[in-house]
Amino acid sequence: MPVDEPKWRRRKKARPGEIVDAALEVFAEKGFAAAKLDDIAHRAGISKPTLYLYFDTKEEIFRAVARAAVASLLEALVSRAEGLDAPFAELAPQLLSRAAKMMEGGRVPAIARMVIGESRNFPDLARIWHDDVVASVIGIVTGIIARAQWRGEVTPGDPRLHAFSLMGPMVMAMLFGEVFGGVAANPPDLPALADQHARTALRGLLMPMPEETDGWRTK
Amino acid sequence: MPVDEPKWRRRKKARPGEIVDAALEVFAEKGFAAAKLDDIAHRAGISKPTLYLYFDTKEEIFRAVARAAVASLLEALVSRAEGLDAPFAELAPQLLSRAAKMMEGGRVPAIARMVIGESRNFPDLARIWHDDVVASVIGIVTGIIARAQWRGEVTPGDPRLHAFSLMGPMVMAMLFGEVFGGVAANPPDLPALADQHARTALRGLLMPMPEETDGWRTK
Amino acid sequence: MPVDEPKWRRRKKARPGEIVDAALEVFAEKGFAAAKLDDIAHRAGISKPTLYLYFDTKEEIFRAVARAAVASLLEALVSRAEGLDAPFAELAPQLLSRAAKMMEGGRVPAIARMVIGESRNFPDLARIWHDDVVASVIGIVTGIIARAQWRGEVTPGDPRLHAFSLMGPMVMAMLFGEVFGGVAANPPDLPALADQHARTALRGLLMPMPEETDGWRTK
Amino acid sequence: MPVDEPKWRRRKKARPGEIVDAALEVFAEKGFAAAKLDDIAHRAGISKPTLYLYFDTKEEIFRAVARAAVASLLEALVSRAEGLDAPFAELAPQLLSRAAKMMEGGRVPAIARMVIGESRNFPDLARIWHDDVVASVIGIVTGIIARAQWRGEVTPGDPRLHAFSLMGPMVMAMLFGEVFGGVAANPPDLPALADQHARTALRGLLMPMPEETDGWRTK
DNA sequence: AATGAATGAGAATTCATTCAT
DNA sequence: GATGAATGAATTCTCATTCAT
Repeated sequence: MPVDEPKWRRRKKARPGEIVDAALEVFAEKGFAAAKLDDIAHRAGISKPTLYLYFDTKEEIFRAVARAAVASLLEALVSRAEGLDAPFAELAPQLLSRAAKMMEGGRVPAIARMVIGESRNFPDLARIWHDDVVASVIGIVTGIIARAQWRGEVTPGDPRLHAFSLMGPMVMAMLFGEVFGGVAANPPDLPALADQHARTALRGLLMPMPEETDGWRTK
Repeated sequence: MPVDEPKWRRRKKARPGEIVDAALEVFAEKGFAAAKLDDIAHRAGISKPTLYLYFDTKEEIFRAVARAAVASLLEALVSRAEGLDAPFAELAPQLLSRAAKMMEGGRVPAIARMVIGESRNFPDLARIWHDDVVASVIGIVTGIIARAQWRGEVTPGDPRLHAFSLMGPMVMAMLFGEVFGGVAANPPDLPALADQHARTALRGLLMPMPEETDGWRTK
Repeated sequence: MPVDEPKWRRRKKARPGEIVDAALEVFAEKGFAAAKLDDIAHRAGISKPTLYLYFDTKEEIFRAVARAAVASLLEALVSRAEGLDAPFAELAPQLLSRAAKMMEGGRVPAIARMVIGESRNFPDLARIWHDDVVASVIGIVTGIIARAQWRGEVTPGDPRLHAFSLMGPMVMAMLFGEVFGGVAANPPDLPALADQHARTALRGLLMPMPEETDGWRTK
Repeated sequence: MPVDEPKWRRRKKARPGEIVDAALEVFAEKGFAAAKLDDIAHRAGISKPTLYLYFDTKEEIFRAVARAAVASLLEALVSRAEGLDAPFAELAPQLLSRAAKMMEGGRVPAIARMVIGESRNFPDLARIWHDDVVASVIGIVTGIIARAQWRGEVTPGDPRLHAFSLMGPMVMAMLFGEVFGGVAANPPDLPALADQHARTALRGLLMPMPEETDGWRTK
């Protein structure tokens, strides 16, 4: 028997990640209950019992998936967190454009669908998602808006509701694409929406300053 | 207990509706796969085999539920369809306020969650929902906006994307409440959002009056 | 309410027979276990619960069917029982030809299949069929042969085994037709077999009489 | 209990056969519909779900059973296929005696009963049985007879009907034993019938020698 | 570490049988 | 007498989970 078996022994450490990746695909596609461990194991290139070397139950795999998705989203979001005190008229279009990029193509829409679909069956995960991702993102945007209001750039009003005004259209369009992408003639184009909505929202949110011609205008 | 209440027979006509009601609860709560016929039957006050007097399979029950939900939503929406040519500045707040009412409390959020969660497993239902409800609503709003643009009331831009700008925040907030209502400290208040967003959106969407300075425009 | 309702009240007496007829069809087609009371009731033109006005259980219906089939077969056989002491060379062809007629087209083959198929599940019915029909018929034929042997017409040998030699080919051909009729290119023609086998069997069974030229010959 | 008997694992190869054996017992005893998978699994010494590792549905098990029975019968028959051009007077008794041996005791009668009982519910299996076993056997015997007629050994007449004359009594007796063996006082003795019927049939089928008087001919 | 083989617990579905009218 | 409506008791089939190697 050879002393070192580099081929598969080396993967030991990578396995959980591969499993979680495979499981994310399946859970996102089928939902928790309809997902089959057979399927997950197959996509991960391992046998079903091997799953149990890394996870105790199907639920545990699902939790790991949900947590990993949180982590990957957070990671993606963290880099966006800089420069949050630029003028709102600069920041908002950037935010929307970055959101459009995140919401397009990758795993984000499927994860969102999964979270929405399973939230009732996994309230603890709903909490994690809320606390770590959704509330966090909404909080950041709300903070940006609040500071812009403080600087007199943004109209009065509940900054949190303003955050919904800003992000809601992107969220709605992302879900529309994810849910009806296969059957709709023309799913909305996220970058185009980001662009047009940025202009609309800025007009709606920026403080009108009749007397000052263009005090805080970007250009 | 009233005497002339033929406790159980002659329910034939009422039963399907009761079953669909009960099933909606369960499906909305658990999703299709995790819903148990036992549970549905129990909530409908009947035995499991009795379900099969009215529906052939679990899937058929789910389809009936989904279709019934379409019907009930359509019915609710139809009455909103009048007066669509009032000035946009009047119409938009009304629309948002009505949307807030529909999206609050009743079945709509749960149905939305169910549709989102099961769309991948039931593509035909996704189509029905898209064609009969979602595309229809978006189409109506898009039409309103397009006509308002024609009348010079609303700024240029793709009217369909404008429709997302208008409705998206309500949709996002509704889903937030449905998904995280149990775990979030402060789920957004839909009427308040409708009110504030109406003002924001109008400012963003309405054509600037000639006498008003356009100081708050980005470019 | 009218005093006399001739239409259906009159059928009260006929009902059991109609049910048994319908049930025979279904049981012969599907076997006991696969036969559905729904199907039987439907073919009898009544509702399922009505069956229970006349029979207590599905098994009871089956027993009634099996007994009725015995009765109808016995009735058909009884008329053949005359003239059993004609010369064997006359009697045998008649018997075979009559058997061919009975085994063709009517219910006999299906009943035979049903009895064979269900004999293990209903040993008591197997007994009835054996005692009342099969053993009886074999007994009659055996008796005919034994008497013919006594008269010196038929070769020695166990007359019961001779009876199998005489009837077996007809039975085999009947079952072949019933079982493989739908898939066989050329199911055997029963009258033709009766004719040809009669001649063969007579040559085989009749006593060779070298010294007497044609003592007991028919012609 | 032997030590080196790996009690359960590595049965993969043997299992299907064991299952089919167990299933044959149950199906032959109860028929398809009345057979319970529980029962089959129990007799095979495994649990019910394990059946599904090897077969997809109950029907599939039944088909496997039916096909395996075909195979085993064919195998048994193949060895009989030699020496088919011996004089008919030698061949016929051998055939009948071998048939008697096959039809006694073993699985053949039960299989025959199963095939007869389920032929209507499984027409495709009826076809397989007809094509691969029954028509084949009848064809072989018909061929033997036809060649013997060609050689002038056997009387004229449709050789296929002659085949029924030859085999029918054995078939009838086999089925009698299988169906009424438990309730009949004296089920027919197959070897005795083979012996006696061989002599009778030969007398009936062989061409009369020129020097022999043909006194026993009917016409 | 990995897995082929096996199964317990449970799900949907069927059907003979029984009510209440 | 007749039946539409309802169900208890099974039965097939699925799948997460566990052995034994």
